Amino acid sequence: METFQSILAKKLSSALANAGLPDAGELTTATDPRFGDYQTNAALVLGKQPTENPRALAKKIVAHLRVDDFCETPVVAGAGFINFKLRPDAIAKKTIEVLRHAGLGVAKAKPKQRIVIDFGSPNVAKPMHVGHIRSTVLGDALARIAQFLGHEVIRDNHIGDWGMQFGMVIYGWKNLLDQRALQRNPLAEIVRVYKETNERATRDPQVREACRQELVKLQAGDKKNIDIWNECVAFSMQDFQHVFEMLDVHYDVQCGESFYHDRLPGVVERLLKSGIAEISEAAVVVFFRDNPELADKPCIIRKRDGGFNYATTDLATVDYRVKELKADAIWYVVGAPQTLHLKQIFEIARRESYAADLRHIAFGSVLGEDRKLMKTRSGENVPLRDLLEEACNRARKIVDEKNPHLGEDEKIDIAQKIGVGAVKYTDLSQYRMTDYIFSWEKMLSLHGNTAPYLQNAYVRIRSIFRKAGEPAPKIDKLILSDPAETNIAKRLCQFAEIVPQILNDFRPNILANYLFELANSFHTFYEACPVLKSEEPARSSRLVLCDLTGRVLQCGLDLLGIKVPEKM
RNA sequence: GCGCCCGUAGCUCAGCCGGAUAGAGCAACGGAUUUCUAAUCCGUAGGUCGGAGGUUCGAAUCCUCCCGGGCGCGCCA
Repeated sequence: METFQSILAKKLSSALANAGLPDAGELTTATDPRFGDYQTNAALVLGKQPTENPRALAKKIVAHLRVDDFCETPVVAGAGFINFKLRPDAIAKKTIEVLRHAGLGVAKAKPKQRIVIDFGSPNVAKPMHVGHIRSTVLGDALARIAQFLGHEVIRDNHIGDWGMQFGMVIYGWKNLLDQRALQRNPLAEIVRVYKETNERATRDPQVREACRQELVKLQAGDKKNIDIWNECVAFSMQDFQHVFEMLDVHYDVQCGESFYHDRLPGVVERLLKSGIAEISEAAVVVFFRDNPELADKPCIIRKRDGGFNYATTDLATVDYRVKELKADAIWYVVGAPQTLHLKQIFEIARRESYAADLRHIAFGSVLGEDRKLMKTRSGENVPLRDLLEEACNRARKIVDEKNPHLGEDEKIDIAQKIGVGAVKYTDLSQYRMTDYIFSWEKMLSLHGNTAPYLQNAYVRIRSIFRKAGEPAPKIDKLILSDPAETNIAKRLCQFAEIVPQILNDFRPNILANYLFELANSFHTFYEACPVLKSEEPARSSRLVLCDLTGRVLQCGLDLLGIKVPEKM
């Protein structure tokens, strides 16, 4: 489906061509409602090489614009902007078009890509904690959005189930394990054992050496160590699964670090053979001498002791995803501190001539009220499970307060949707690179740009239809008599303009902002325009507006991985 | 030392591939409720966009330098 913006952009291009001018400038939404609905700076851009002044150019362009079937006559304003104002009948017509379009007006992306998204990726023998929240929530939202736009998405949970830490885990398992504690809470006991071993190892070189030996045995396929490793992975997966269920996050494949274990020697061999890697100080290293940014930052792919590290695994991962999974693009939803590491990986991949589009989707940290990395009072990472449970408990208290007569099952369901939604929305409504301060009070607030506010708009809509006792009527024509109606109809048409933009720079926050504005417009409409009490044909028209608003809210929130309750 | 990210209202944040008088929310203040869920709406007030230069018709946005905060920089992941 064409949006107003895409139609106007085409009309502008042909007007420029007909006026004998090169294609230039942008067609954007108006910066201020006073200027209308859309604007272009084409004349200003063309006026840079001043043979004519921008205002005169703008007039010339306007003379060639044929937009009177859906716009008022374009106006030249300011230094040479051309402003467009939509005609109400065109808005009404377009809204009906959106209503009948399966994707709510959103066009499929071209070309369609197969995209592997690497996100979440918790480590075995460690519970998921706040540090995983951004990657998981952001990655899942981007996966949903890409899929909605028609891409083929493979969600890959690249779990950390191999590597150095297992030497310690196995040493601890063999020497420090409390069987009863293991039965009570397996993961907690594994974590305890790991931590204690880690402490001992830092003090005592003999313990460190013993851990290294355990690791060597594991990597050599020692039966006993493999069994222990398998058990640890299984226990950890239980914890991950629980958290993923709570978050409603589901993966298509789970190829963790261990999956690539036996491919690592091949990676090193290949890179040595091609001359991309070389031996330096007994390690195998890739240098980037011709790249100023990386010139003094070499990348080790095989350690002096013959062991491999995470760079090696990541290179094997690229190879697998491109060759076996046939990925056109790989998105790494990984925190900002790993920027350098991924730059190195991408650069090596480029030298190996992988064609896939590799993107690092970086993000900032979650901070506590003290502006430092969020920790528990005792200085530990906050387990994600606890955090989500607290979100639901807090939401539950508010539900009890506001709507005590609801049934128990219903309350549990609502509290889940509000609590988890609040946590996700906080993350997604902010620009990903910004560090944000975690605040229960703000995220669960009933006011302002929060998930509950958006959910409430949806609930109000559902309530209208419950009361009406009928679905939205089928009509061919909307009546937009009140400014609040026109406003919301325009917003509904914008959904299709917003969604594709998200992937330009991986910013779901622009969708969150849009949904907030939509909910805001709806609340204004709701106050100004009675629906059920109004006379026909306004009543049917308003019901349709409500219905479409509800569907856009639901769809938009679903793209963010947030659910909507029917009541709250 | 080198590199990356961030600095916008009292607070939390948008806006950043250059565009018109820099926007929201919270908190503050003033209004609206015989209701379709007030978990709401309407309004007022609040700014040297960290600082200084530069490019441009035009800079929060691009470039340089400085200040402040965070994070990384061969054998952890």
